[in-house]
Amino acid sequence: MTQDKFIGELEQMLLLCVMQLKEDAYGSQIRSFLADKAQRDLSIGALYTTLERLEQKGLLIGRLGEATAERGGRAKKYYSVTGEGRQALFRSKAALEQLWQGLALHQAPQFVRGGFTR
Amino acid sequence: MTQDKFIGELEQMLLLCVMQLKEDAYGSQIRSFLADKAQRDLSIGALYTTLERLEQKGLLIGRLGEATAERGGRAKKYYSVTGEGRQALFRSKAALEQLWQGLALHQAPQFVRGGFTR
DNA sequence: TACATTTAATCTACATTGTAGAAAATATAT
DNA sequence: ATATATTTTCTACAATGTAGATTAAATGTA
Repeated sequence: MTQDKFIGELEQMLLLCVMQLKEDAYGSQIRSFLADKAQRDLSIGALYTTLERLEQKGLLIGRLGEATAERGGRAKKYYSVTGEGRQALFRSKAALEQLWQGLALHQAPQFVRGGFTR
Repeated sequence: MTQDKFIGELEQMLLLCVMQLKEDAYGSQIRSFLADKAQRDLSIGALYTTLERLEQKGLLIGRLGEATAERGGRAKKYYSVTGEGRQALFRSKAALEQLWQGLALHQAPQFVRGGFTR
């Protein structure tokens, strides 16, 4: 029953985007960041739905921006990753790295100890 | 519409397990390998269902083992990753790596240029 | 031959995650 | 008031994740 619980691929990515964007993590920024860095283009709906779920699971926390912004439109909702979110992220990363172990011969050369290898 | 198409987290993992197990990639082996390396325990059903889907998508190819094995029980079904499967795997890896870029301060020290840093 | 035993895969069903398009909410500008 | 701009929420459905029970197929044994 997959005891601890893994998060989905997109969830991981959104969590990472939020982390990277720091003080500027809200809807459209997150969406562009993801498209830009990972070539993954989401619809608005897909984006917010996932963000919402991450919040409900406690991996993300959102707060509304100040109502009086010098521009038209609705208030932005800024997100930040919770400690639990960070943990989930690291767990996923570690698991994947374990599985890649030894297979990564085809990537950029890496420094090992004493020199570089492929 | 996420143009190219990403594969799921578990799908990635199973693809990796098959790659690692080489000539010995079949059901129970894959299952143990995954549990062992990634601490992810799947039910038999969950495992085969996903394997089957990967095969249908052409990311994995399966062939039945010789009927006459010196043991009881049904024939094993051996899997191997297709070129398309490998590609999908690399794409996912690259995307995730891009998103992690710069955040990995908390992992093992890395060689940068001129020395090691955290 | 019939039946138990062993090993492994398939079936069936449902929960969670991924995805999109349209609608609603809110603020500013005219 | 009404148009316009900006961003989030709603509604629905497809794909992926997950489990438990069942079936298949081979060997061992009475």
